[in-house]
Amino acid sequence: MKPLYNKSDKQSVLAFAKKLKNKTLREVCDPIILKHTYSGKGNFGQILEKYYFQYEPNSESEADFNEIGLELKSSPLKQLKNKEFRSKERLVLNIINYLEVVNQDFTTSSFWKKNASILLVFYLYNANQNLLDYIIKLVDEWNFPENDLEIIKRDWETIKKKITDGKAHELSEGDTFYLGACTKGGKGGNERLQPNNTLPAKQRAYSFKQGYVNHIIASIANEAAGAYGKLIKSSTEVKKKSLEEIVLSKFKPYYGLSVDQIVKRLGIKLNVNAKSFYASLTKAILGVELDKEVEEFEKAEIIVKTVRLKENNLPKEDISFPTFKYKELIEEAWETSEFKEILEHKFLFVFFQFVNGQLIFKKVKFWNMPYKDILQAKKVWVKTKAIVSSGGIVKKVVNKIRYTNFPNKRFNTVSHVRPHAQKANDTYPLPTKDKVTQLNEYTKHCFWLNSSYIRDEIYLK
DNA sequence: GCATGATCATGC
DNA sequence: GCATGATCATGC
Repeated sequence: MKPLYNKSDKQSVLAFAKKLKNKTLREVCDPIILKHTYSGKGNFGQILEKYYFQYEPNSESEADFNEIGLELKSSPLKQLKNKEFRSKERLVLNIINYLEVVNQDFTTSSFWKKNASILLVFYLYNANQNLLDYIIKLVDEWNFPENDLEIIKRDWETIKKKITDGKAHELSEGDTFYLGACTKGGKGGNERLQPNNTLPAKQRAYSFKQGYVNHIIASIANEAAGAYGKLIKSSTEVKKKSLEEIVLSKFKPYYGLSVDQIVKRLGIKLNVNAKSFYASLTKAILGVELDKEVEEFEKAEIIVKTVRLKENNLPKEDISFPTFKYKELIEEAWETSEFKEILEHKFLFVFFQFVNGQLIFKKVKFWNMPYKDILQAKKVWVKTKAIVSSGGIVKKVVNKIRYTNFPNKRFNTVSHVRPHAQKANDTYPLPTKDKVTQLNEYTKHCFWLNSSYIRDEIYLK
């Protein structure tokens, strides 16, 4: 067979790869593959390697096109109503070898050896289509921008340190900013040995957070970068300081000031009563224009939460998350549940406190939920799922008020379940009719973080 | 003064 | 119309 491309010539590989644009696997591959049935995750990539690039899929520690140091990765896209592309999920890279990583440094790491340069193939996912018919939309080589690489290096060091400390089983995507350690493989819980601890740890792989992949996509698709404001202005800054330190240094000059004083000092006009006031204030302090998103926060999928504390340090309110759909909740497994996914994000808490009736800016804090507390939150989730599954939501009805069996604040120190709806009749359908009320739909509820937990484990720590 | 159920207000 | 952050109302 005639050679399709020269695998030791990067330009040749890239040119051949780019022929994939706006094509499907069915169109570009030998018809013999149509005789096979392919399903499940990962097969798109395997078919691409085997039948388009015509080499055997491997799990080598070297890059796929190792002569030119190029790793091939394919990943699904979704399309927004405005036609822009977004990543359907995180981009999963090579598996972390816990036993080996402790002896590596970044430049000799398996992560860097394999992924320093990536040939990305993004296809448009469609749940109703055979994967052979997904349309390939974006194809390009990806090399890390200098400033991103500094953050990724620090992320890698964070992951390595946790493994070195014998805490591989406690790894969380919330530990890091752009580069995550996501679980990979096996519903039965693929586990591996870890150094410095006899406990096995779930298998994990390096991955780019979905938010980071979105920026890769925007960059490849040449979408206007205007909607984002950069926090990091110079590469010398990010070489000296972590993203965390850079953010803290911007906020610190305002600690102890009242909201009015901050607004005055910033020289901006903000409507104190507007719903977006705190988000705007945060952006103004960070030096990002109000109509733009903070690029680094989007890439790291940082969830910003503003908390107003009472004089006794207790937050005025608990913290809510998006409502859950009862029918979806009961189909979920904890490991891949929406709630766990949220809790494994990196958070930025912005604390204000009422002092003599005035709102004073106290501090900001980066935080992600410790492993032991994730286990506590799991108990709340498990109980909630069981209650919904059994049709046992309502405990009793008194004066038309429905009291529920959902886990309350006494049940758990971390989290509880409460309504989060516009009205009691703002509902989601139930999978099982409620035994007490015979209702087949119920007021929207969500998981909340307890205010006392915010105080003790986030604000005071 | 808090826990819990209920709901408001804004913005997209 | 709904998601989200914010807040209220009642009872103990």
